[in-house]
Amino acid sequence: MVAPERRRGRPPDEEARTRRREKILGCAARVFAAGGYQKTDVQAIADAANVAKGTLYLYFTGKEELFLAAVDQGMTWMRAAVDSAIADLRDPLDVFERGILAYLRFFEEHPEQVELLIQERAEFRDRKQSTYFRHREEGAAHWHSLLRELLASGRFRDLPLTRIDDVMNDLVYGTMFTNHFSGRHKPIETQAGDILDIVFRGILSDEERAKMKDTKS
Amino acid sequence: MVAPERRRGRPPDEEARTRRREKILGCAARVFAAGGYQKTDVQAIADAANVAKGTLYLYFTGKEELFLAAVDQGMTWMRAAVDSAIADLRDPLDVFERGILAYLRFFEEHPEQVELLIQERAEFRDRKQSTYFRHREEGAAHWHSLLRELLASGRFRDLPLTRIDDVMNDLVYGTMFTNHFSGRHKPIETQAGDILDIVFRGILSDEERAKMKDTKS
Amino acid sequence: MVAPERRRGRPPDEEARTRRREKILGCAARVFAAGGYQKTDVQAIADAANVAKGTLYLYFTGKEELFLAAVDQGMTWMRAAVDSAIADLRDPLDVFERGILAYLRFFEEHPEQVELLIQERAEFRDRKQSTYFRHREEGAAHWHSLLRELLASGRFRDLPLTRIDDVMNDLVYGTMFTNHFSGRHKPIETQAGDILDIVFRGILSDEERAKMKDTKS
Amino acid sequence: MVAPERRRGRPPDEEARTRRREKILGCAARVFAAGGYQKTDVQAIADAANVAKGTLYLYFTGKEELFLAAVDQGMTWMRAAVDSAIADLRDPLDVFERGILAYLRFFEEHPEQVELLIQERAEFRDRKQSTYFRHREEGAAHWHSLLRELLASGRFRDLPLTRIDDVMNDLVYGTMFTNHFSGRHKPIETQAGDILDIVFRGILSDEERAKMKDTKS
DNA sequence: CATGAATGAGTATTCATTCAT
DNA sequence: TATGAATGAATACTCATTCAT
Repeated sequence: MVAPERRRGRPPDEEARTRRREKILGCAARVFAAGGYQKTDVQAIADAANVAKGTLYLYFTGKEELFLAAVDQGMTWMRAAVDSAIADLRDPLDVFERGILAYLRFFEEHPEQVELLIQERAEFRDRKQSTYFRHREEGAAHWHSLLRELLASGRFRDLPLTRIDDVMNDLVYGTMFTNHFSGRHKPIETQAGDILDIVFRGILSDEERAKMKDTKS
Repeated sequence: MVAPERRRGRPPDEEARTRRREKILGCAARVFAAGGYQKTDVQAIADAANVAKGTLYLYFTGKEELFLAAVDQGMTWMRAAVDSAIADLRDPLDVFERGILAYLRFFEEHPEQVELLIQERAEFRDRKQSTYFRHREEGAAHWHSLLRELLASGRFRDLPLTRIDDVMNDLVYGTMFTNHFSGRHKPIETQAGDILDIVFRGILSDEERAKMKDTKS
Repeated sequence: MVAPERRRGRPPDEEARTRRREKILGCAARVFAAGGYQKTDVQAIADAANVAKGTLYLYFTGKEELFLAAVDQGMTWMRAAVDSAIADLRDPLDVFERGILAYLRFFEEHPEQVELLIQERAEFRDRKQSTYFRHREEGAAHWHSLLRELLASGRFRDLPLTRIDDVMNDLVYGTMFTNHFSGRHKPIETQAGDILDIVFRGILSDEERAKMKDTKS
Repeated sequence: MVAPERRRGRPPDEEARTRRREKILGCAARVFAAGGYQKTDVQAIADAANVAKGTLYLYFTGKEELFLAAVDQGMTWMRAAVDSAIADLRDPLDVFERGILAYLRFFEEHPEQVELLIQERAEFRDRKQSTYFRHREEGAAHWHSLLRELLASGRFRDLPLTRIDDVMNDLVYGTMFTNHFSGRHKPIETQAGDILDIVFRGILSDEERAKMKDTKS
């Protein structure tokens, strides 16, 4: 018995399909970010990707899936960027600092991803969970164990983990949005430095701080 | 005795007009927040306000103006809520704390205003400045003089004013969005307390803090 | 028993009402002619007549009646203009000539009436008879007796009355429309002269005319 | 042997496209004529042509272009009808006579084209030149050389060309409109005969004609 | 698989008419 | 009677999706 000849004649070329899919997603991200979800014609994405409109429907079920896939891809890239920035660091405090820097840098360099996040919230508010928060949850374990380590080793003062978690997350989230929405262009390193200075050391003077210590937290 | 200068026809009732305008705006805010700008049918707003569709166009030039007026009204309310919460406080640190609390409380109690902010950004991204940041700028003077007072009196350690300004603004902005988008429902007082604890005193342990002090700020 | 006092207190002032009605009609004619029936807002007519929109409905049942009344008024004026032009003429041939001249002159001086005629046909094509043809019919008796006189007295050659009637009517109708639609501005006297020259004497040369006479008319 | 250059996807069929375009135009002419430009719903045209509303917009930019193209097509047909009627005639006087007959016959047989002419004037009065007069100008050269020939050969008496031109044009134009607007249904041949009888030989009796000859034309 | 012509549901805005004052 | 605020019916055009080739 002979191996099926089809195999020889035509390789499935799954790879080409994947490449095309990613190309479409990249174009979609750009076009959606430039025009907004509603105002963007599917045709405009097809044009940008240099394929026919019908072809898009061979790769995605519709405009919605196309959009959501683009957002998801962006968030995946973001996490990869952060992971890669902290990959070879040893000191947990360095990881903490460089992670924040990498997060802000990614959105600074990919403003279209910020647009996609906002668009997603505006147009698909009814979905259980937004892509951003889903990815945040998926990455939460690493982040929590980092915080736990910093707490356990006594480098952070004794605070509930969720307090640090919430405040830090809200702060970088708000920073990213404000950067984008208000057109602020402070250098990323300065910005990360400002954040860490305040979050690490607080804004109270030593005197005021001492007074407050007596009180119960 | 002089005959009252009765004008011909139906007398215009300025007050009634204003009341009706505000009623329409309130309904518009609710309906837009519930359905999103694009998906909201103008008819739905008319129904909610119990007026005919054509009447809306006697008060607003169109859907867009109606929406933007609703956003603006919301931000005006927000500032009024914060101002009123701090009106009779003496200690600047109290003002600082209660201001943050009032801000968070307003958006907690008026989630539709958060929706409007996000909708505005998504649909009218090309406008010079979003309503939120315009109002933030209008209120900046008060806020800055508060910070200056706290710095001058030595209750805050010696930091650049904009560092505190930026970080605090970004933090409450991110907190508000996260509350709304992720469905987090921490009690507002706890939340404000968590924020202030970290922002006031920092997260580093005393030991780590001492180490860092030697370094450059 | 006393006569009702109301009579004394307020004269019915039918005259004022009529004057106002005519003023409105005049304005309506101008505004309709300028903008076309469909594109003309009732409000624009009210503005032009300096009355409130609602007032129009006290004088006319609606936009349609207002328009048709304006057309009718115009045709009434036209007939009066022609009648007045021929009033004191004795020679029937003079009446014939001056009647045509007066007709063309009226529409030259009142181009808005031409517009109203065309608008009426375009928008109310389903009405039994257009205002123009109704007025033409109403004036037909005079016109026919004029033609009959000219035929009977041997000043016109022996032709069926309707042949002259139709051709003359069609000719001046077509002339009026062409003047207006193509922007032709030949002096009215020249134009009437050209028409009469051809209609009175024909365009064939004497030779060709003679040949044709032998044939059957 | 070379593989036929099969193009990807559905091949464009230029011929089918043209056929469909003309079908749509024909339906549009009928529906517009029946209902008037303003009152005609674009959907009604789509229904009549048995295509979807959106398809109309693949062939025409909008309702206006659709209408104007229908008018233009009609006038093109009219000129073709007249040209074809006189194509093989030798005697210029025959051409003159048969041309007028063909003109009247066309509009008798295509009353919807008369409607379109009137609709165009009513709704698009601001356009530089109406379709009718544009086509008339395009055909003027032939017509003028015909008149010149008849004048030069002495078959018409010595008249200015424009006098004949204007009067004949106005006459047939007025005849066409009157036929349509007043519902007159004289047989076309009779009608053309009546026109030619009067225009050729005039209406004056020989006696009156002689008197007038003494006068200056 | 790829194409793009065809489809038809969906919507902001205008404006003739009404009617409370 | 005069007014003009309120009403709501009416309508061209777009664009996501399908499917014949």
